[in-house]
Amino acid sequence: MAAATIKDVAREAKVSVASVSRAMNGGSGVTAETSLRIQQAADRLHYIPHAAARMLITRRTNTIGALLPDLYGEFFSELIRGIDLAARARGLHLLVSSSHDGLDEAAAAVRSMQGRVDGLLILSGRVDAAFLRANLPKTLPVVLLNSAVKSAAYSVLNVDNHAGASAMVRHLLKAGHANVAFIAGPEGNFDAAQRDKGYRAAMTRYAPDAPINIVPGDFSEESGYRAGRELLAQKHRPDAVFAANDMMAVGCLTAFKEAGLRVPQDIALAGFDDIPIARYVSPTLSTVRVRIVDLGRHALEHLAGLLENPDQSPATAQTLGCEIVVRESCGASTT
Amino acid sequence: MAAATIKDVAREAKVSVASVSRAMNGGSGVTAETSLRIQQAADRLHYIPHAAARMLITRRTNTIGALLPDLYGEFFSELIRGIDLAARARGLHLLVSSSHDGLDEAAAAVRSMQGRVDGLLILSGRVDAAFLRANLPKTLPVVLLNSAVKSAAYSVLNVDNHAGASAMVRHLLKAGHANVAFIAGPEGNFDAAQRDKGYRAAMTRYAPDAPINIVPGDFSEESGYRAGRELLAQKHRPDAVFAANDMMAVGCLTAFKEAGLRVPQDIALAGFDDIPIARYVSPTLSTVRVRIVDLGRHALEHLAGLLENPDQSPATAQTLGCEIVVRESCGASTT
DNA sequence: CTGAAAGCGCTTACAG
DNA sequence: CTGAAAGCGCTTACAG
Repeated sequence: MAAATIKDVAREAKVSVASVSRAMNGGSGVTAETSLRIQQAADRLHYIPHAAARMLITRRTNTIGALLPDLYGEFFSELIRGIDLAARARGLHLLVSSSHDGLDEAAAAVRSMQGRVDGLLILSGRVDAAFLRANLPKTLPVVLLNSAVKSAAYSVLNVDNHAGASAMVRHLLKAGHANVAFIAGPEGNFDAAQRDKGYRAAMTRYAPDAPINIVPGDFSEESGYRAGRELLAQKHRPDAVFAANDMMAVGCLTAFKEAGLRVPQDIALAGFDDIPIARYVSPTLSTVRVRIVDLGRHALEHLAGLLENPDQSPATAQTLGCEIVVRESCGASTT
Repeated sequence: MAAATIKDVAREAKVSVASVSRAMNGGSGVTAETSLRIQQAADRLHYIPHAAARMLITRRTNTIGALLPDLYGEFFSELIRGIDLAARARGLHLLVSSSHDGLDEAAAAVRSMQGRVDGLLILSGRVDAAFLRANLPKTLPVVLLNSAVKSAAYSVLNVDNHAGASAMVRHLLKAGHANVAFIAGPEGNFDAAQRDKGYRAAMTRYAPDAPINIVPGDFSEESGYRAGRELLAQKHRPDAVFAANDMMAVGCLTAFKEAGLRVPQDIALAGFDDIPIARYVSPTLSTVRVRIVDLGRHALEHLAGLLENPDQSPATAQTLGCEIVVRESCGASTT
């Protein structure tokens, strides 16, 4: 037995397919009685409208696509959760294409989503305005997450890395650590660059006499370890170290422990991201938390707004705040 | 300018739409020259076949749906990665609906996917055969992940929790810990039940004289802590403790430390899952690892097989192995 | 090899 | 309120 179609329901309820269609879509334009009879017939036949037929005629898929890079565990799942919850609340489906690391892969993914989605959510450090122009019809609503793209044509939703980093540096300074060093993230990474700027801005503003002290890193634990050793080898050891992400902070912590230093008594430490591990290292790691679920949720809601109001020009870049999480490693309680 | 349709391409290439269709689908039934002319016309017009129209006529969506519960970070992202990679390799799209905790929610999600997917991947501790019969057409291929369902009608792919737990218990016994206690997971949880059985089986087989010693837990860190205290209060303290998951092992470790016990010298400890935190607690936690990416990949590939060969009766339950990860906490090196 | 035509399952003006 | 009919963009027998 093949699935029932609108024709079957029409026959069963002894009405035209037009009436069935109306009844199934809210019932306006049909009497309550007719509608009820149709509903019952539909139930009897286990009728479910064919999605593709509907998409074809309405030009609406009720689906949004999410294009994501090869993301690390926690971040990925939180982001999807936020997007998924918001999508479900609005009756939208979610087509996911993740684990992309190359631009070509991303282009293929975006093209293959063509016609299957009403809008697109894109998180990618490498996608720029040129890529979007080349691979997407300008009619497709797009929301960019954590992107450096600055174009009136695309909506952008960013995490306020700058403010988060700045706030943490300020916190460290206020806790009495005069010299705060920074372990940078990978070059070309948008988040890393903004955290770097936040560090510099806070130092310039709140500790104009202290040196800007930046050592390189690449977001890996290993690079944090190397950075830690490098910092310890400096003539004037910093009082506090702010790593551009938690994994580097964890690596750095290992280096400090190996050198026999006590954290935070001898040297303070802070990271960025608030990954689960931050709570389990000892001392527990102070860090900056991003509400990733909210990031996903906001992104989807902004996109949904674009779908409902296509004429509305995309909002200028929006920003989502971070919050400082004070634990043991930054030595705030010792002041 | 609306998107180009097959008609536009036909006109541009001066052929019928039938020929365009053939050319776009591999080109069999058209001369190479005609095909080339059509391709060029299509490129000029930036033609992309309308997905919905194609679905409607071919009855194929080239999409698979994934229904997932409210999963914890790492597991979720790894699973999706495995599914996504395998799907992309086969040119399949991935429609995700996650974060379900109720059966009603799951039912609604599954129904709304109807007609949008060619097959379904379902991970859920609560979905049973009755649910599937009630909410899915029996023609839709389904692969169940980590499920207790035993029905010839559905394919099932499980993690070999039993073998993994059993192997860890055996390892602890071989390392010289005569009395191994077990911290159980939540009642009704499929993984937890299998790990429990694995513990019992290994004890019965390899340490028939030692007592089966099980204390309750619910997979939370907090419950692990309580279990740890409970174990310490026993008349005969166990030599080793095997927790049904890592989070409980971490909680248990805290209880041991508070009591002034050294792990593994005074008491050994092991968990299950190999979450990232396992590497960062001290001592580092021995555990059982599940290759989650492989779980996702295998599931998708099995489902894809079902799609290509619908007549083939679903394979009987398959199982994916685990591996023991020996770190400091189980005291294996001290034997 | 190529094309005209039917049809996939729906929605929506257009009449009545 | 209700129905007949056109049409969304494609694929695929069926002829030629």
